[in-house]
Amino acid sequence: MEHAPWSKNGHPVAAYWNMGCPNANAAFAELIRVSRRDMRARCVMQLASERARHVFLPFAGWLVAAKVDPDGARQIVDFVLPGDVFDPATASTAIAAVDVAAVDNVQLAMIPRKAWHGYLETHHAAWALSVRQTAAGYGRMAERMLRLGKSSAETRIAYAICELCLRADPFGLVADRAFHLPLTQQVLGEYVGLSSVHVNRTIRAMARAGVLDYHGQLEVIIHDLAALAAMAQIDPAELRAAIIPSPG
Amino acid sequence: MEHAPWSKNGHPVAAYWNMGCPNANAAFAELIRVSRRDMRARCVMQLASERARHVFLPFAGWLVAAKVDPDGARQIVDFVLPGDVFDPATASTAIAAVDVAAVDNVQLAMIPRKAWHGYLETHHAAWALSVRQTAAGYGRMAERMLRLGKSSAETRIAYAICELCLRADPFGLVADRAFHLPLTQQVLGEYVGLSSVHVNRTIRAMARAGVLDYHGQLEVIIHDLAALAAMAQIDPAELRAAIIPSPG
DNA sequence: CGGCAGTTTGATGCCCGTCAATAGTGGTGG
DNA sequence: CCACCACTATTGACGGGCATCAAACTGCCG
Repeated sequence: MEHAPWSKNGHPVAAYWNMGCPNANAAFAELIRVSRRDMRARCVMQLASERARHVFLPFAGWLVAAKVDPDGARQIVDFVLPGDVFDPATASTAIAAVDVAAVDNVQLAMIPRKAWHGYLETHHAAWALSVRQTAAGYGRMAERMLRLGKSSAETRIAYAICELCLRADPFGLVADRAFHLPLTQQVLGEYVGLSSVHVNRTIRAMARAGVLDYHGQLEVIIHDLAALAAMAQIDPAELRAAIIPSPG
Repeated sequence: MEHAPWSKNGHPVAAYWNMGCPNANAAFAELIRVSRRDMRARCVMQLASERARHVFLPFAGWLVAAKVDPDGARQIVDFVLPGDVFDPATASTAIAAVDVAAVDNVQLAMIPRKAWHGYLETHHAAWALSVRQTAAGYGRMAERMLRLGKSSAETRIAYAICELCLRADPFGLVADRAFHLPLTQQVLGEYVGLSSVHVNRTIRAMARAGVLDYHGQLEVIIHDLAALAAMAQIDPAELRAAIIPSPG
């Protein structure tokens, strides 16, 4: 089988996005092909409160949706992972709600919003995908707000690790498996609302307690999944159902 | 003009939701008429992680979307106000991400999700409304997460007041106008992630500083809008564009 | 080797949660 | 009308968790 120009390592885009309709898939592949880009780590692709021009579909590497407050502190609102579809638009749909930037080196499609919405209107089958993606994003934010509001640093970090391992790895959240999260402790802190110093203390304590191991820029191995889930106040299977868009 | 059975005080539902298409409006009015309900304050209509059966459209009174953590503390994820359309579904679309409950006495339509999605498929014009509502909800949650993560109690509360006054009052965020927010300080605390005691201290300090007045269950009058906006770290016009669904 | 970005650890202080007690406020029944 | 109750608001005292400042330590790359 020949590799399409928008495939990577023999891993075609179709493995991430499937509309369940040949016509829709073909038109989608063409959209992707035309708007394919490469971005280096830290590259900013969209600024909040500027005109929202694109919908973002990464297929290698992570993006962040973030906001910066007047003091310069950054709060990460959500990560955008390969297979996601992210539209940064707000209520007045021309304006972006958040900054969008690359976490590490990223390969993605930046589809102009007009073209994307035209595609959705033409290809009814793609609506289901869009709706699932939106619902998954909402579920993630609801879970995360619960922890941002009232939980301890330990709960927030345990939850973030569970969420990101679930999303990053098709095998799900299992023990004794290495997960790679392309994050510094600083970035993880911006996600969970903690200083990088306190992220370090907390994750270090978890490692000393034997719950997990990590090294470098967050190569994580979970040893005691039950303990981690308890800290995060989740049930792995239930969380998966709530935040991972179902392929169906 | 005769009042339709689903109108209230001569204030027809059409003032809240307009699909911009007579057919779609007529079918919508019928949906509303059939699924109209009254609910008393504190009544719970949906539990998180149970099957999501309805889409909620209040036209008098407020709803909350909330989650309860294992210790019994409640985090309010969003308020649902008259004119909103709220679908509590998650990524596996049959399950609800959040509890839905009435804040005060509420008149609303609870449309079965199947009927609602059938309606959206039949009446293309209504998609735009649905998309705007979703985008507005996303914008609100992004703004709120920014404050939940890193901001002081003063900023969180000032922001919550700005957001809710904007959403609750068609005249927008203006000085020396009385806004009624049907919330106790306890509930406001569950929204911004603070204890009711600290909500009291903070809002009291704001009143003493002459920024606003309030009494009873949050009848608020803003005296110094500029100071309040500075505390909330917002620009009123910009915030409005980000979180209020545009009528167009 | 030096430089830089990230990690690790210690010391200090403040914001906000918790506990506790008092004072309103509205609703209900006598 | 008043007594009584539940609920909410208000204020004080105290303690802990996390931010902040600062200083080594690590690993990586040129």
